[in-house]
Amino acid sequence: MDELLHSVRIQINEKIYIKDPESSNLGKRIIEESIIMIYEMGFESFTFKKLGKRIKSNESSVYRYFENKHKLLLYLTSWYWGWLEYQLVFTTNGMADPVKKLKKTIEILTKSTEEDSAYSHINEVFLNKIVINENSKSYLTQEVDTENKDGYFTIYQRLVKRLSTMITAVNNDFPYSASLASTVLEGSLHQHFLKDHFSSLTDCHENNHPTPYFIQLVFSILQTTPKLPQ
Amino acid sequence: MDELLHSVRIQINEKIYIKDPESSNLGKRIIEESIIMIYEMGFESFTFKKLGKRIKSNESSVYRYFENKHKLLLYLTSWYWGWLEYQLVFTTNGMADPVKKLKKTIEILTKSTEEDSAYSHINEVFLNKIVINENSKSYLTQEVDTENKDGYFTIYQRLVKRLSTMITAVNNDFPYSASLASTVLEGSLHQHFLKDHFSSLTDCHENNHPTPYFIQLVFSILQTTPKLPQ
DNA sequence: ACAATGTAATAGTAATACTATTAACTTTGA
DNA sequence: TCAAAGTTAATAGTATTACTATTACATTGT
Repeated sequence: MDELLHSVRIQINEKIYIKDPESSNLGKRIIEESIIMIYEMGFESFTFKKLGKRIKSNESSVYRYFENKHKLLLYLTSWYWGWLEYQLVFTTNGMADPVKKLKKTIEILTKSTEEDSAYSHINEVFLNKIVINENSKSYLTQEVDTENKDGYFTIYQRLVKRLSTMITAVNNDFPYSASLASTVLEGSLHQHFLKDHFSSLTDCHENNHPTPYFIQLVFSILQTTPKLPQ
Repeated sequence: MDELLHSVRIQINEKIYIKDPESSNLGKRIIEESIIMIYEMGFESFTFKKLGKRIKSNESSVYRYFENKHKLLLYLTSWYWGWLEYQLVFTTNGMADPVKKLKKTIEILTKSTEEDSAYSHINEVFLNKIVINENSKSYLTQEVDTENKDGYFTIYQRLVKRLSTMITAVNNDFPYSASLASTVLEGSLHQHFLKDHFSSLTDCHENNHPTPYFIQLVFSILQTTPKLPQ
C-alpha cells in the first residue's frame, strides 16, 4: 500500500463499542487476538472467556470494550469495509475514464486480500476470511432494523453506493445500479466461500479469482439489452 | 400448483434427522410450529424448549427427532430447496427452447413464494422468509466440510447444477456457468433481504421483484463479450 | 394378552453470555 | 508531594441455553 495511507485511521461508529479499542494497549490486543481466534475457530465457538485467557486478561475486561460478541463482529466487519473503502477511494481518485475506474473498482472489491503493514495489530488476510465466513451473520438478525437506524452499517452502505454511482457513470440509463452493486459485493464474498468449500458450485479456484467473472458480468449488462422470447 | 405435484414427497437426507418428522403426527407439528416460530422470532431466539411448550409437548420429545436446532434448520432449508426443485423440474420439463426454459427457470427461482396447499403442515411463505434470513447460517459454520461430505447440502447443489446446465445449454462457450448459477440463487435471496431491510441498496421493491433484474443479468452476459480497456 | 416399539416427562449437566462488585493502578491538581 | 478522582482490571458470581440420561407411559401387531 501507498505511504500516504499509513496514518489513516479507520473511523468506526462510536455506538458499536463502549471504549475505543484503539485507545489502549489492551484494546488493540483485543482486536488483534480476536481476529486470529475467530479466524481459527469460527464466530460460534469464539467466546470472550477464551479471548480473555488468550490476551492474558479476563472476560470482564473485554466487556469494558464491547457490549457483546456481536458488537465486536460489527466492529471488525466495519473496519474491514472502511479499510477497503480507503483503498478504493485512494486508488481510483484521479481516474477520469469511468470505464477504467469501474474496472479498477471491481478489481479492488473482488480480489483476494493481501497483508497491509500500516495496521500492525490487524491481520487483514485473516480478517478477510472472517468477513467471507461471518459477514452475513452481522446483519441477518432480529435487531437489523434498529441497528441499521443506529448507523451500524453505514460504511458498508457507503461502499455499495460508491460502486452504484460508478456503474451509473458508465451507463446512466441502467435501472439496476444499486442491485448490481450489492450483487457484486455480496456475490464476491460468496464466490470466495464456494471456492473454499463447494468447488463444484463455482468456476473460481486457486488460479482463477472471481475478478474476471464479475468484470464480465458488470460490463455485459451495462453494454447490452438482451433479446428475450415473449 | 398442478394436481400431479400433490402427492410428491420431498426426500431429505436421512442423516439430517434422528426420526423422520413426516412419520408421526408430533413430527409434523414440530415442522409446522418451528417454521412459524423461527419466522416470528428468528433462529437465534428460537429454542427447543420454547418449541416444546408451543407444541404442548416438551424439549426432549423434539430431541427424539433432531439432534440439535442446527439440524432442524438444515431440514427446513433442504425441504425448501427440494420443493423449489420439484416446481422447477415439473414446470420446465417439456420445454424445448433453451432460452425460454432458462427464462422460466429464473422466474421460478427468483419470484416471491406463494402458498402451496399440497403440504398442509408447511407454510411455504414463512419458510421462504426463513430461507432468506437464515439459509447462509446453515453452511457458514466450522462443520461445513464434514456436513457437506455427509451430503447435507445435496439438494441445494443439485439445484445450482440444474441452473448451471441450463445456462450452458443457452451458451456452450460461457466459462462461468456454475458461478453465474450460484450468483443468481444466492443473489436472489440477498435482493429479497435488502428489499425488506436495506432498501437503498437495491432497486427491487414491492412492485418490482428481483426477477427482471436477474433475467437481464443472465441473458446479457450470455449474449455479449464486453469491450474493456487494457 | 403382551412384548415390542414408539412417545413423553422428569430432572438433571455443562457451557455460555453477561453482570455486580471490588481491587489496583494512573492521573491530576493544589 | 500526595491524596482525591478517574480509569482499568480482576474476582466471583447469575441466568439462560443447549443438550442428555433415565424412567414412565401409550400404542400396535401378532
